Amino acid sequence: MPQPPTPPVRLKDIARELNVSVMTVSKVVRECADVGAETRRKVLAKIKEMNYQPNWVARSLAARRTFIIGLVVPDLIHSFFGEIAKGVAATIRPLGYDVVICDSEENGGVETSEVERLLARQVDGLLIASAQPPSSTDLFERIEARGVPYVLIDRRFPLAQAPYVGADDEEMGRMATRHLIERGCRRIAHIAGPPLTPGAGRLKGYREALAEARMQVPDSYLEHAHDDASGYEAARRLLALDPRPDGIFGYNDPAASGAMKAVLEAGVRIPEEIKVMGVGNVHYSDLLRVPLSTIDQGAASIGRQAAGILIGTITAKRKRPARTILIKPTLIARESTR
Amino acid sequence: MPQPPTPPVRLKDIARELNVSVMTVSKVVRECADVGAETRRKVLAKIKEMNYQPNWVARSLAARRTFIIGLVVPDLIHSFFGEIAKGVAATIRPLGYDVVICDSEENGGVETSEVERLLARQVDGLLIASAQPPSSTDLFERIEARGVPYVLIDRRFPLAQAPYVGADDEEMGRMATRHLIERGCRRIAHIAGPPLTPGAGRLKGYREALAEARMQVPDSYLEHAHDDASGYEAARRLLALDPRPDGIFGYNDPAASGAMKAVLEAGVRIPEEIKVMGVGNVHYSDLLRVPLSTIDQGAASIGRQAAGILIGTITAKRKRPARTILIKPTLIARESTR
DNA sequence: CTGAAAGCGCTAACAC
DNA sequence: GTGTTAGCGCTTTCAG
Repeated sequence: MPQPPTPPVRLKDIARELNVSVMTVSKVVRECADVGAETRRKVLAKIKEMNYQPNWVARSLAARRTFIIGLVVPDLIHSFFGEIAKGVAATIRPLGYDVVICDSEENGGVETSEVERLLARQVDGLLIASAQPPSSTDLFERIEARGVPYVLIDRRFPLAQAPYVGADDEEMGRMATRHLIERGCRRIAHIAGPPLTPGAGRLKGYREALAEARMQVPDSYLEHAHDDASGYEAARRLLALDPRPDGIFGYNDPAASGAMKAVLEAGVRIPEEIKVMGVGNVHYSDLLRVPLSTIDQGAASIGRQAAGILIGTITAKRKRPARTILIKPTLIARESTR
Repeated sequence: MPQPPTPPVRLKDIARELNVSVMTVSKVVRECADVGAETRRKVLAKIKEMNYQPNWVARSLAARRTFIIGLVVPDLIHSFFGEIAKGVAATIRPLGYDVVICDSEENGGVETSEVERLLARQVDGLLIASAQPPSSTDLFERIEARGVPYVLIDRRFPLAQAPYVGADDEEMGRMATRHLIERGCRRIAHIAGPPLTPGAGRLKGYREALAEARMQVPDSYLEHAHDDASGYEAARRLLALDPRPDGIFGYNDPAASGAMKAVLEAGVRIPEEIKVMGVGNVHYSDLLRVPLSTIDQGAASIGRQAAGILIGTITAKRKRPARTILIKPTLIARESTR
């Protein structure tokens, strides 16, 4: 399939065939109201007959809008971001927009260059789960200087002048910890995440729930991990402690899953001797060695709401206040905390 | 952030500042060889000073190439397709291309409209894991009529005139079944996938391996499923059989994981009484109740190779023969077949 | 090596 | 209702 056997049909071709102006055809295509019924009918027929497809590149250049919005995520393999992407697409497609998705590989530099490219492609707006260092402002300033609306998701950057949509991390931390307490745990350890807002929020919620129950735990009960392998290692260290924790709250499901693996490997029973909680409700949680109790973040909902706000900002004439939306989490109790 | 405080810099602005023609600046930007060293230096300096960013929409319209390739997958949440996407992006980014990813939701109609949109956006090429019915040709004919190069991945469509890159499904079916046989299974059941080439190929490989070992199994040993829930149901039916299978080969990891859940729930031990195999090596396979033996499909490699072929076709002057590339699978033996 | 001319295919704004 | 006039910002082609 080298060259198009037949070059694509243009507005001009339709117009010539019908002896009308290009503008008239253009208006019909865009469903403008000011076209005669009869003319419209003929044009529509011809369009179908010649199988005309608008050229969006030309349209974008002339209209100075591309109807493309960029979505930047740190890792496409995480189903969390896949779900967000689906929520975004489902919201904007009916409105005539397309998404282009970029993977920053959890790297601020890569992310910056991805964003530059999207900007060069003239996207109408940006949705970013940013991999920038927590107090950075550079990238956001550049986007703002270009005047392109953007919405931050999953990770908060208080210094950025943008709306934010994400899970309520503190609440999730509280819910998870309270749940373990209710189930009888007295020595609750936490495997915290990387130093980004989701990890920090969940840690804060964990501490609040402990304080509210008047529980003290040794510093050694706080570990760190970012995936299943490091969660496994973290749990091994926790298991060596004396007294050993009787509850582990992992900042996400992979970390909690890795922790469970270490616990079971050590011959310790879940949930009898140690109860475990995660966050994220990844779809395989129910299939694990011991089905994992977790908290659903409402990923698709994050995508939908963020997209909605972005489109609102794009469409709005005037500047809007930068809202912060926290999605309400849902606890899902399974075997690991029975 | 409503309007750009300062309108974007254009080639024309740079040219005016320097008293050179727009063409000269354009050539410097595109790294054409025919520009004087001194001129180039000055232009480059000005570009940096004014922070010029090329407008890709205008560039695409004039050059009649967008440097965008479209990737259409049936489900973004599957990490398999996430990995493919990463492989694709990693290959084409350095060459100046961007990917736009679409999710067809396993629906041929949605896929067709996604492809139409991508075509309207003037993508330079398409990568498709197609959700069309197996013997359909309509969509492919339309793409071919437009003269846009495309490569099929994961699912084969013999009637389409396009290169194909995917896992070697028959080989995976043989490998999985042989592995179960080697581990001592004598009554091997198969939970087959939907009637698409991956499922059909694995089923064929399963049958070949059985035949080669002179094994006969009752028809009731063949079940169907597409995910963990249906895999669970399928396994429940298998467990009710007499004689009961002593090995189950699930066409993918979710189906196999669901099957394991049913088996364990019935109080049957894995691997002692029933051994289980999957395909896909999803990253959580190691965390399941019983770590799942599986076969790695080399998803990232599929993405890389498909992208490489596509770029080759785009760049090539003449038509190339439509190659078929099968990625070599790797067996990963874990607890479930010990 | 440099630049002028001529669009790419479409749309905004305003006349008729 | 319809069509005209001007581009959008860049690249192609080809003459200097």
